[in-house]
Amino acid sequence: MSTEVPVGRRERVRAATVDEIKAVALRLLVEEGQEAATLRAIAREMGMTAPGLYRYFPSHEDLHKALVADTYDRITAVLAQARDGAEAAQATEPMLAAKPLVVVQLVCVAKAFRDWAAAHPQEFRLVFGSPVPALAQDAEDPALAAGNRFGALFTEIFLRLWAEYPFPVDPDDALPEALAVQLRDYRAVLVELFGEGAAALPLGAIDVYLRAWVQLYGLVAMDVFNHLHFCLSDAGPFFETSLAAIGRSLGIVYVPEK
Amino acid sequence: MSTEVPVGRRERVRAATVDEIKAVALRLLVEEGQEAATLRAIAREMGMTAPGLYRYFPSHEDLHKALVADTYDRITAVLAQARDGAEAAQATEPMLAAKPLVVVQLVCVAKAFRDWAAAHPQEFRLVFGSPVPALAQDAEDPALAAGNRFGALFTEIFLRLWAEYPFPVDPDDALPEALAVQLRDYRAVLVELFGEGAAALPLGAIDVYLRAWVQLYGLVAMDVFNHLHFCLSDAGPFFETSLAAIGRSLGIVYVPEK
DNA sequence: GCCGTAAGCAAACACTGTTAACTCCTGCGA
DNA sequence: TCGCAGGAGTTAACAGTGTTTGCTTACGGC
Repeated sequence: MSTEVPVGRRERVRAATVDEIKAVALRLLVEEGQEAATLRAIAREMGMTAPGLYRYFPSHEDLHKALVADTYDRITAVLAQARDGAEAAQATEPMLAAKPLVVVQLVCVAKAFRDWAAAHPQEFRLVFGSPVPALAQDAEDPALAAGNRFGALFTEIFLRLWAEYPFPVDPDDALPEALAVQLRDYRAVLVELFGEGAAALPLGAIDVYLRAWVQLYGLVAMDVFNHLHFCLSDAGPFFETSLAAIGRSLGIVYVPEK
Repeated sequence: MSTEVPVGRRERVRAATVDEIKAVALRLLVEEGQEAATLRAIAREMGMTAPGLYRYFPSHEDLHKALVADTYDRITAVLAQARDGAEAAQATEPMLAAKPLVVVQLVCVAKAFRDWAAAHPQEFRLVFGSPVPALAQDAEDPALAAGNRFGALFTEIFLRLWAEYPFPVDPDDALPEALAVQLRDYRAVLVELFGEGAAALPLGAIDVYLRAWVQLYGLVAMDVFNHLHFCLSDAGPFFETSLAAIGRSLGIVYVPEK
């Protein structure tokens, strides 16, 4: 089952080159902007020529997708770290001391997400910006898979939150039927991913959860994309009150520090 | 005060050409995608050559900005129409019949925004996609001005909603001070734009209003950018329950049809 | 030690935005 | 009505883009 990694040095240096290409491309993208990461610039930086890169990536777009996947994984790792550092945060911030661990984890991850986005706007654009794989539901698209892993990190915490501290939601039949069928399908996916525990989720809870995610995304995206500049010079404090509002919708009491 | 429009036919045909360029560029952008709207393609479509376009736009980017501004204005017009058709909607949809006019207007405009975005994804990307003017707070940037007019349409309705049906909010001093100062500045802008009536707005109301806008944006953007496809095949019904949630935060009772 | 294969390169193609120099036509002022 | 300035539009060219083709070279596995 384990993927055989026999490999003579041939494919070892090859893998190293692939990594270098991605590293250089990412650096250019971050430091000089999206459109500066041209094949010739990357190659030049590496002391080679553009067509050589085609030995490693079939097209510029594929390289781009690889960067997206990698970035997804990097941010997922950052968020996982924030989640696992929740206890430590509890010790530091008095605000969080009295709260259940899973609540603290959710808050820490949400904050880490915003902090990462604020610190890495170019990479946030790369991953969450307009150009979406669209109909590329290839399933084997590594960027899509990485995106799913990213989402799963949030979902896993939410499922634990619900298991430990369920909040009141409307009954299933209060939802529009057209939405209910979609949420049932998605719940089946969750069962697939997280086990039978998810089967007991009320559809209303999923509805609320998705809305929380939409709010978090909207908040961070508008900040990074400067769409809040018309009213706020620094979205940080506004993120705090918004986090409190999102928490409220999930039955969490979170009071931002003043 | 009225801008003198003397103009011999010289500048009349010039204006017509400018309009044609923008129309062709927009059509290409909508039908063939963002990157198909190249100068040569536009010129070819018009029976001329690319350098000729430089008589009308100093660069491709300026043409792009002009399209953004025009699109802002177009969508603003659509939303204004939806707002002004609120009474008619009240007569049609029983759900809205009993509600105050200003509430119906808000619902109609929000729905019209989503509908427009769903029907014009390319144009939505053009305006709300990642590439933001950034630090281009030129003030005389027509795209920025158009964006402000767009936002003002929402804000005007909100101000009337607040005047007629204020909802309970936290007192000003419950907000983090770092946020309060920004909201005070923004309130001053609102007073500038909408008159002294806005001066009485509690900061908490602005906080809630901004969050409602962030939610609406996040919802529509994630839909258009396909970021909801991992859980929803059609975001329409989810938009309804989200609209209800947003309304609730504004003290509005809106029950989506089942 | 050979040899096949992978790596990398130079040249070229079809594009892109943009500039310079030129021609032509036309609407305006006298 | 005429002459002409200036605007409109052209061709040619430059520097850049992603990508393909054919070639050489060097090295790792047999």
